[in-house]
Amino acid sequence: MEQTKELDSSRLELAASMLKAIAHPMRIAILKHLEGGKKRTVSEIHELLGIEQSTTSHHLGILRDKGVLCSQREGKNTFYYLKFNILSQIVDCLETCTCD
Amino acid sequence: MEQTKELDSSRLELAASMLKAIAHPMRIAILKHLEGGKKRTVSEIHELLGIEQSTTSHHLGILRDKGVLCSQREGKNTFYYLKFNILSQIVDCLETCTCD
DNA sequence: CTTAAATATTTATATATTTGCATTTTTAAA
DNA sequence: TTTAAAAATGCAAATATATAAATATTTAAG
Repeated sequence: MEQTKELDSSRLELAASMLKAIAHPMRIAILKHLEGGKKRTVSEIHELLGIEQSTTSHHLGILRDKGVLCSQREGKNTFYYLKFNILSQIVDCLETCTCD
Repeated sequence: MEQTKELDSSRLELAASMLKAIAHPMRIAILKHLEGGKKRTVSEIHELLGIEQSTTSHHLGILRDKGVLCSQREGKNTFYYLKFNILSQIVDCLETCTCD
């Protein structure tokens, strides 16, 4: 019995929760800064986006909890990065679909 | 001044609202049934998914209002279909990322 | 052991979403 | 013009989400 390629009920739930995590302007912007396997700290993203530190941490936490990002602590810093590089496709697709 | 390929603030809002529309188990399932340019009526989707007619219409309305689907009425039926076929990429990507 | 930088968590309020049921509207056919 | 099928809308209760401010935790350096 191999892994199905279809989206059954529980996989639909998981897929929706991942997508819901991404579906926020700030969090899409975060993903933009993590394309190509880049790893960034909370502070870097906090400065790049110009939003509160706690808000930044909160958004990153959501993305990690829902399986979109991974994190790895190094000293005082925590680096975040895409769990699946293929997720950039979603941002790319949105760029195409919001051209007009 | 040509159309930028980047996601500025208002395009981020638009992208997020499209993605939020998709980010629901039932609505992902709906998109699955519209891949490849297929057109389906409210009733067909209502039967395929086994959910209430009004709930089906509601979900389809959200997807249309947010620019994910288009609709076209033909007699008593309203056919819904993907506004951009490329949107299937998002569903495909989710299938890949929820394999494990 | 103290301090300060970097993250993370808690809390509270405001806002938004989901769902089914009932109702209404639209359209074709009798 | 009455009827029935198909679709859309209004409503209300339960649930979920966003945000910022305040607080807490973790870690390296002094």
